[in-house]
This record gives sequence, C-alpha cells and structure tokens, in this order.
Amino acid sequence: MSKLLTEKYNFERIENQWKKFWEDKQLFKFRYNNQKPFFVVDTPPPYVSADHLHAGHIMSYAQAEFIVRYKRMRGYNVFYPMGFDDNGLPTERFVEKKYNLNKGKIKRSEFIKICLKETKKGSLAYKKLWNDLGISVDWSKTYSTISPLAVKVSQRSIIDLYKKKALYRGESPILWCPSCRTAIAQADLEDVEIESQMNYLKFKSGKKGLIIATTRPELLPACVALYINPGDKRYTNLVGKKAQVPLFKRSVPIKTSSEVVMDKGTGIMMVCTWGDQEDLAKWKTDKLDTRHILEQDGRLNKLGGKYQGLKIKVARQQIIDDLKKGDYLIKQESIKHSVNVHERCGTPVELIPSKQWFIRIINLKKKWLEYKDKLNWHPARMAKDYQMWVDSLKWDWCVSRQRYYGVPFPLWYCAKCKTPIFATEKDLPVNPIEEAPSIKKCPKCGHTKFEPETDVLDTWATSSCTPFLLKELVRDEKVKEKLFPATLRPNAFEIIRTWDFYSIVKSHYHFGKLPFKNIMISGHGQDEQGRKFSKRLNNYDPSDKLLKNWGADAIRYWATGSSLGQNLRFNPKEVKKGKRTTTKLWNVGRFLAINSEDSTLKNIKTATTLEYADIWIIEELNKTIQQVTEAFENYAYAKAKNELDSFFWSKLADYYIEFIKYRLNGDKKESRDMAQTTLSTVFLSVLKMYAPLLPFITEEIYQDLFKKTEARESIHISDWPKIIKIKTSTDIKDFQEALDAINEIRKYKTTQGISLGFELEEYSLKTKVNLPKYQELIKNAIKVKQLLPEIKSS
RNA sequence: GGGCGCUUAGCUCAGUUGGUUAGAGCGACUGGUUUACACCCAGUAGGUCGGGAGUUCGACUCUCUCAGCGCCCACCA
Repeated sequence: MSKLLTEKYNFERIENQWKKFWEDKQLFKFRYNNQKPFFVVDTPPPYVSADHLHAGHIMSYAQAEFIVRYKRMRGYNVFYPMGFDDNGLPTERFVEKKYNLNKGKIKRSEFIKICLKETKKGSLAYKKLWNDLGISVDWSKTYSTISPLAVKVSQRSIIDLYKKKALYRGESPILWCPSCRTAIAQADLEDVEIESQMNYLKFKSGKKGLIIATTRPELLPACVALYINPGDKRYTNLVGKKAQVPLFKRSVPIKTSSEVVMDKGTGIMMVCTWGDQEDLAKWKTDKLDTRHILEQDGRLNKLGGKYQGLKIKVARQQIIDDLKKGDYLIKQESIKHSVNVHERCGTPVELIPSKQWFIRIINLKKKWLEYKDKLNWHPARMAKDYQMWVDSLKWDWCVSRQRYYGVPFPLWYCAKCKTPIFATEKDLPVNPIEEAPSIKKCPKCGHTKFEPETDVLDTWATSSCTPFLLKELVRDEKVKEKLFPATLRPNAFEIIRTWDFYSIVKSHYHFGKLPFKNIMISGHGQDEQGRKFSKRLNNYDPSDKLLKNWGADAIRYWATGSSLGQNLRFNPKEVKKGKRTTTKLWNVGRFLAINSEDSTLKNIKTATTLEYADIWIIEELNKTIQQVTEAFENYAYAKAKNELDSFFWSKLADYYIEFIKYRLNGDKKESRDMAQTTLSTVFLSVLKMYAPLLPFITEEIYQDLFKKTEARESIHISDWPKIIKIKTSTDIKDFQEALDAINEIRKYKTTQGISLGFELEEYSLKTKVNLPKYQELIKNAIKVKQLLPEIKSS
C-alpha cells in the first residue's frame, strides 16, 4: 500500500529513511565506468574548528551540490570526495581559545594531542551535517589535511618546489603576528578600522625644530631618517641637515624623496625600522641604518632603553607620557584609520626580521593572470577579485610557520654548515623532529650531525594540494589520470586569494597547468538583516536546529534563493515556501496514487488519443525541461528552481489537474488512461528536475510510484528528463483562448461569491474561443452545464 | 582614493541578447472546503523600476553622472 495514501507528509520519517537507504546502498560511491565522462569535484575541506555550523555553511555547500546531483543524473562519473582541513593555525587558535592555552605555556606534544582530539570531534559534526542535509559525497573517499597521506603529498610538493627553485629561504623583515608568534603571509591579513591618537612631536633641528606626526611613538628608538619632498618650500633649508629624536637624543639624517606627500601629516615622513611598507622600501633602497627594535614576542628590545621589555601598547603610552613631560608633544588628535591585522586573531601585524621559507609568486604575476583567463569562472565577474589580488601582491608567499600543529617541513640543517637537507621522497611522510634524514653526511661539508627544522607549513600550503591529493584516494592508475585536473572547484569568494590562488600556483610549478577547469564561487549566508553570521552577534540558529525544525529539503530550498555569487539573507518565509513545495509534491503524488489503478507507464510518444489538455501540458513541460536544463548547465540553480516552481504550481497543479478530474472520474476508459499516463509522465519529469534541489521528497515519491516502471534503484541515479516528442497532428495554438475562457469563469464565480465547484446552469462568455473544439474541456474544468458563445455588443 | 556588487509593489526578491498593459512569494483585503492539498484554491488592491542627463522609433534593461548601502583593496608621515 502506497504511503502516499496512508500517511501525511512527514519530513522526519522521509529524510531518515532515505538517508539510511543511500548510505546502505552506497549510492554515491564512485563507480568507474569507462563509457561515461568524469565530473571531479574538488570541494573545500572545511575547517573542522568552525565552532558552530550555521545557514551559511549549509548554503555554500548545498549550492555546489545542486550542480553535482544534476551532473550525476546527466550520466557523469561523479567523483565527489570530502576532506577536512584540520591542521594549522585555525585549529591551533581554536584549541587555544577553547582550553585557554597558549603556545608558550604547553609542551608541543601535549598541544598536538588536544588538537587531534578536537579535530576528530569537529569532523564528526560536519559529517553529520552533510548527511542530514543530503550532501551526496562519497564517504569512502575522504581525507584529512593532517593525515599521513596529506602530509606526504604536501611534503612532496615542498620538496619538488625546492628542486624547481620555486622555494627559497630568505631573511628579512617579514609580516609577523606578535600574538600567534609566527610569520604569516599577505593573504592572512585583514583590514580593521580603528581609532588611534595622532601625536605631533617636536624634533630638534637648528633653531626652529620640526614637527612630526605619528601614531606610533614607540618606534622612536628605531627612527633612522626623516624625509621631505624636495619641492616642499617650508623645509628646503633642512635638506642634508640632521634632526634630533626627542627623548632618545639621537641624530638622524633629513633626506628627500619625491614620494613624500606634502599635505600628509606635517609633510615630514619618519622612517623607522620597521613600521610599515614604506619604511621597508626606503630602508632597502637608501640603505638606511638598521635599528631593529621589536622582538618576536611584540616587546621592545634593549634599543628601547628604559622601555626595554615593554609590549607595544604599554611602551607607546609610557613614551607619550614622557614626551608630554619633556614638552615634546605639541598636540594629539584622534583619527580613524585602518590597520592590517592577522585575520586569525585580530592582532595588528608587525614587520620583524626572521629567516623564513618563501614560494616565489611575485615574479610570475603575468603567469597567474594567464591562468585566470584560461579558467571558466562562474560567475565571470569573480575573475576580477582574483586579478585584483594578484595585482596587489607585494610579498612572496611565506609558507613557514613557527607553530606546532601542522605539516612539518621535511627538512634538516647540517649542524655545522647549516645546509638545508630535504627528505627523500621514499621517506615521506616524515617528522624531522623525531626522525633522522636518510643521508648520513652533509653533502657539502661532510658533517654527520643534523638539526631538524621545527617550523610547520602554512595551512594553505597543504590545502592547495587538494587537486592532486584527490587522485591519491584511488588505486587504479587509469582512474588517477582522469582525476586531475578537477572538473569543478566550488567555494565562497573569501578564499579566492588563498585556496584558489595558491592551488593555481602549486599546480603551475608541479604540472604546468590549471588544477581545475571550472570554478564556482558562492556568496555568503547572512542573517535576516543582511549581517554576517557571527557568534558575537548571536544572530543565527545552529544548523542542526534548522534541520530539525524545517527539514533538509526546506532548508535546501532556501539555499536556491540567491543567484550564484550573491549573498543570501536567511529568510524563514523562503524556508516555509520550501516546505510548502515538498507538501505540494506529496499531494500531487497522492492524487496520482489515488487515480492510477495501473501503475505502468504507457508509452506516451506513440499515443494517438492525446486530448488537447494533454498536448498542452506536454508542450509546457517541454519548454520547462529545456529552460531548467539550460539553467543547470549555467550553474543557475536559482533560475532552474523558478522555472520549475512556476510550471509545477501554476500549470500542472492549478490547471492540468483540474482539467483531468472529470476524465479520471468518468467512464471513458481511453480518455481516463490517457489522462493518467500524461499526468504520471509529466509528474515524473517534474520530480526528476526537483531531485537535485529537494533530494528527499523526490526520492520518497519516486520509490513509491515510479521505481517499478523505471527499474532504477534511486531517482538520483536515474536519467535526466528528455523533451517528449509526441506524434500528433492536433493543433492547439489557440489553447490560450480556452485558458482565458476558464479564467473568465473563475473570476465570475469568485466575484459573485460562488464556489468554484458549484455547477452553473449556463454562462455567456465574453472571451473569444473556439467552442466546438474546447467546450467539453471548459465545461468540465470549471463546471458549467451550458456555454453560450461570445455576446457581441451592438 | 581604487575596484566590484546592490538600489524594482509594505517585506524578500525574479526580470534572459532594449520591444506591446513590469512579475512571483509573503503580507493586506474579498470570496471559496462533500475526497490531492487550508502547508489549499480563486480573485482584488499596491510600483513614474534610487535621482538626473544621454543614445534610440522605443530603456528596468545600454552610456554618463550623482546619491545611499555592502564587500574587497590602498592609505597608516
């Protein structure tokens, strides 16, 4: 007995049942078939440290999955693995915060143990969410970025980059986070608007002295020069002279540079080693003195004199106080400006010298832009984000991190001559802290003792390997070949400059080609007011609560609401609409179940007894199939949904079903059969088109009504609907007139307060319509006994 | 300061390469239930498509300009 006849729509039962079914049958397991083209999805491995999952996570993964399900029905060999990004700084910060730890106060091994425990928890939470949401990944193909496999792949990548001279070690002032106490990359920066004090300070020089504006007086002990614009008439007499730094009584040269902007501050630029990019540039080109003042822990060193050992902010305040006392502070004003902070912790970054490993990217900007042009961007405008990032690059990619929990550098140094000695490939994965290199002597000096590199890799240095990590998930060489490059890289826009860009960089160095052919960029989920979801604002429900309240299909329906790349506000009304859609599908299924004593589908293509309404609905369906298919091909799942909704609600449910009720209840067998056949054929197509968006309800109805006739295990591996070509000489170009006539009578009944089900004795149409042809349909569809033709007003 | 996006009915948004009376859902209002569905059906009201200028026979759609909002980048003297 069909559940459609005995139950009401109940998403909990349906979703639990089919979730389990898919898992038991391993329906989404990759099965190689050499007849089918490949569709390889390089899906983003989420940070398992993402504390709370919300509608934003649901949205971006669901949007990619709509396309994957569509492709599966189109007959592709879908390879859809899932990874978890569980190493690196994001995870460390998460653990530090949760357990109130910090790097300096805990043993490396202890720390790693806790990280592993937490990441395990995190990946389970994600797995549950993706399963509940019906994300059709192949769970037999998973990886974690801290797993031996991922470690091996990323260490191999590093070694290859070194061999190709794309990896080098450099020592210079680099971007440094004093809170995380590690080097970071340009991509790890974020702008934050803050309020600061602009201090106007008096420097001694000649009789008059100079006024210099600065927000960072704590860098005074590191001041090495002052610069003025050569055309600045206020200061021409100062060129070549010296000025004395207040409090510290040191003299620094006054130089000129055309880059100095006269109306900025007081028109005098103070160069310290090193406060900002400009300082660094001048220091390099003019070979200025080096007065390295800030240490890696963010404290002033002995050059700071009485301020030695103080943290930046404390030192700043004390120096300001002393400047006031010494009468050096002319005035102070509050300004708003943005500063670069480390995106993981919000701490303002500093330029601090240290020895780090870099991957060359600055010298190949042209190449990176060529790749941009070769890649298919969806939507196209996102290529601009990538371009702007490449244009704005100022540093090579710093990949070494002075942290604990990550992929170790596969590297030792000769204890005597410091020559770097990389691991050999057969020894990977390797942890140099615990293992020795396979060579016994330094190839340069013959020394036999080695020191391990204790740094770990930037988390992106691992995740950027995913395109070629994927092929390690299978054994068959033939299959491996087809898994790279991937077909699709789906992700949200904020990681274009990291995951996407770095993947392209690595793929270039290793293979000389793009790592993926298509890139699909989603927007962000937002709260109902359009704000970011954030823990601080407490403006979201956790994802498991959403799924429990509404069901996966309804939430997925909401996720179809934004066109690709656009942000999407959470909107309970859209979720409700999703729920209404699933209910409606259930009810149409029920209607079909009630009215089909014979569940086998007749071949509609050769039917000769199609009636006008049947032909009409098939033609409308064909248009819809064409539009929905085209939309999915263009990643326009939102448009696909709109076209489908409009056909399903306004054409199929509200009209066609009303049109055939009299035939289904009538005694003409042929007419009844044709109506049944048409309805089930059309409804099956509708279900299939909804299947990528609403996988649970469509599976339920398919299994109940259509599985027998289609002989497929699941709607999700059934064929995508095709245009139905029917052989008929019947012309229904004037069908719209019949619809207009029906609408006229509907309107009449409604405005008169008459029930649509009440049968009128007679009605005089105002609408022009071919009555001999359509009167049977009109009379029965809208219940009128006698139709009189159009009254011509005289 | 630069870039991108957004600005359409009270609300949330569609509007495909410029083409006849600008659409949907929700909300408001009116009416309708003896079997697919009240998580429903039928209908009504509601918009000078952010402002201005231009191109065109014709502009929500193309160009310029201005304004507001959002995001990214630059600016840290």
